[in-house]
Amino acid sequence: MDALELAQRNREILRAIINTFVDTGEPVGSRTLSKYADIALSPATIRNIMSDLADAGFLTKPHASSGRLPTDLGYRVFVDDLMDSHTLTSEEQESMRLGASAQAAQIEQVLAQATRVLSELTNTAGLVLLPAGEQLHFKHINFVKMSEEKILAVIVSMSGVVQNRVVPTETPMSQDELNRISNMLNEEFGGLALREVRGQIIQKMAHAREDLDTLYRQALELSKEALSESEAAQESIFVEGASRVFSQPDFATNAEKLQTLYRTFEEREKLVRLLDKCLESSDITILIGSENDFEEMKDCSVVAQRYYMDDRPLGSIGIIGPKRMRYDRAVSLVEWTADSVSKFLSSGER
Amino acid sequence: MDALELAQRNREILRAIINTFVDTGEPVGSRTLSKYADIALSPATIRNIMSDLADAGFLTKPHASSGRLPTDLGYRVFVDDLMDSHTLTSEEQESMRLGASAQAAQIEQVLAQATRVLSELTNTAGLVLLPAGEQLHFKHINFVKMSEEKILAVIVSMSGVVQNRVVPTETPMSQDELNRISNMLNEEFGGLALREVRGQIIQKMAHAREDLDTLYRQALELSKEALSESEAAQESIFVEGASRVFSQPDFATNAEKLQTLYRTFEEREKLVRLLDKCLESSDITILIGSENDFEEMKDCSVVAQRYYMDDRPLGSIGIIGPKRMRYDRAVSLVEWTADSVSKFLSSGER
DNA sequence: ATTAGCACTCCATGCGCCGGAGTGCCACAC
DNA sequence: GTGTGGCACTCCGGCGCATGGAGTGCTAAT
Repeated sequence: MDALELAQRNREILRAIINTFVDTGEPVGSRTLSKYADIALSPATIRNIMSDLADAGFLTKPHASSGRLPTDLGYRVFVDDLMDSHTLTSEEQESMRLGASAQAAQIEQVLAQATRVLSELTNTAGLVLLPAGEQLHFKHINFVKMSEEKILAVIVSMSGVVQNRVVPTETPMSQDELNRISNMLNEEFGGLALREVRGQIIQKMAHAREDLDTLYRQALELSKEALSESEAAQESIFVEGASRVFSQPDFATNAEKLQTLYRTFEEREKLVRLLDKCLESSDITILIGSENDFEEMKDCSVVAQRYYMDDRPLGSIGIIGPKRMRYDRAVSLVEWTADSVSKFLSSGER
Repeated sequence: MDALELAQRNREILRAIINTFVDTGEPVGSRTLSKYADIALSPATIRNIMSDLADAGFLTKPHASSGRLPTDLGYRVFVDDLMDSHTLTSEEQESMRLGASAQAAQIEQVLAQATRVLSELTNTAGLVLLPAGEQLHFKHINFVKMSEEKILAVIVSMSGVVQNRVVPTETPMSQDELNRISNMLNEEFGGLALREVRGQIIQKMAHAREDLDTLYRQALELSKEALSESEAAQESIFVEGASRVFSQPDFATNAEKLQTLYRTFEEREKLVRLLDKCLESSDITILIGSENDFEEMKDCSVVAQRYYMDDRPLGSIGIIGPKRMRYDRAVSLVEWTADSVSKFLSSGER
């Protein structure tokens, strides 16, 4: 007979504890809680329940004679079962309207703006994982001659992501030839996933004999270089408003912790991995404390959701903040944002 | 009879104080200093001199009975007159060799790498101001059709900076027409400063009558949009290793200060203005403490230097760290880096 | 099963004390 | 008069200690 299964009342208490703790940031004691409106129990009773909840692993206390606060597990049942769903206020909705203005023409700018607003409204750091690698589908490639030995490849994906890459070459080509090459490639590969394009190119090059058109061979060579995977994953994340996390009182006391946390934020790679994980599920992902795999972020939680373009998941967008956060609000805001972004990307507006 | 003018000895003392303070981070007392190798004076004498230097405004003490530490003015005379010039060790030189590898093909990557190394070696934050606006000279423009209403403009400058911008258009054009347009523009404007190009376009559009070729008119229209100034200044700075500044013991104690400082680093705009200032002088620029105009950074110093391409200044590169830093080393490293970058950009390698 | 009461624990705060590091000044020596 | 030794004084920071508040756990009573 599980403490939770059985007693609806215990669940109420746990919820109340978490709510007040999220509010105040102080460990909450039995007396404090008995004064809490909805609870008509004496401190002593509450103490007993608290003790049970602690035994079950949902609560701890920082030291022997202090109030209780939720463990990661406690937060987990809270978000899974106990949380009321937050409905966005009209102001919140208003400030999240995506500016469909001219400068939002590029997908990066749409995402950056969405993240910024998300960060402001939740007072946490906003994150967005840009479409990359797997998610990208070939639309155009274009070559610009920079010098005799260097060619700039501009790769445009269906989703509107633009990548630049400089490719060295031995055989000088005129801009005209380059244009012909890009026409060739665009016709041949339009709409395929970048990975497939890469695969096909390699195949074709293997089969290629002397009898092939030199220009065509050069096209393959050039595009192979341009599409090389190596740097594809680089810098594919935006972080906005990280300072908000650091100014949370939860970290304000501890300069040490603050520093390691800051260092983690600077290493974008970990954040990428975090958001990558959120890409796996179509549901909103909530990682509480040590549920993420990084020791340095065990006091942080992540709330993230995929965004789509025409039903194809492109990347994920979310927030990272202290474990003690308004999960209900965070969830609604992230969901709403991901939804807006998806709609924006999928609509003809783009 | 100025305290400094007259007494060579006083200068020695000031230098010694600053050197030891930079080393230890502790306010330095007379006794400590008398044990310092080069100084054959009794603590009492040193005290007198210290007192003079304090009166002259070069030293302060955090409280009445503590050792002295340099004021901003103290640091200023130090860097101007007292500092030995640091010669780079061969290891330092080695690690600063710019990788002329393939991935350094784009100017951004060269600069990013240089900044990263600079940050590592000085244990401060590395900054680089990318060429923008005024500094850029037109080389190519290229248009890629993204949809019926959207055209991607790719602007390549002489220095190798590539800018993407999406331009909306009412009159649909084929990729072929776009290619013709870019050829036209490239011939007409190659080598001019972007600002001049903008100017000329506006002029030509004003003079343009019906008698002009429609394609040509469209070309002007399109390029005017693509070159519009509005967003030119955005995101034109890289910051690398900011966490190093925060982990300096100078800030470790004070979580409050750390946060405001962190927030300042997130507002890139202030950093841009800082580096912009360094662009004005051809000499290396050193801003000590409140010599920069930002209250939040009064405990930081900036060391920065312009970099060039073919004798034309493009941007600046430097570091920002705690006021208590090894200025000699910082200066040599920044100078060396700026120099390497300039050489790299100016050489045929690019 | 719930509650009141009580003893106990632990933390945070404030206070007084002391030792160390350093100054400022004075008097003395060269 | 320039440099030095000596001395009193100041200030900071750490330590020990007492105190009060918040909260628990247990027991006994309802």
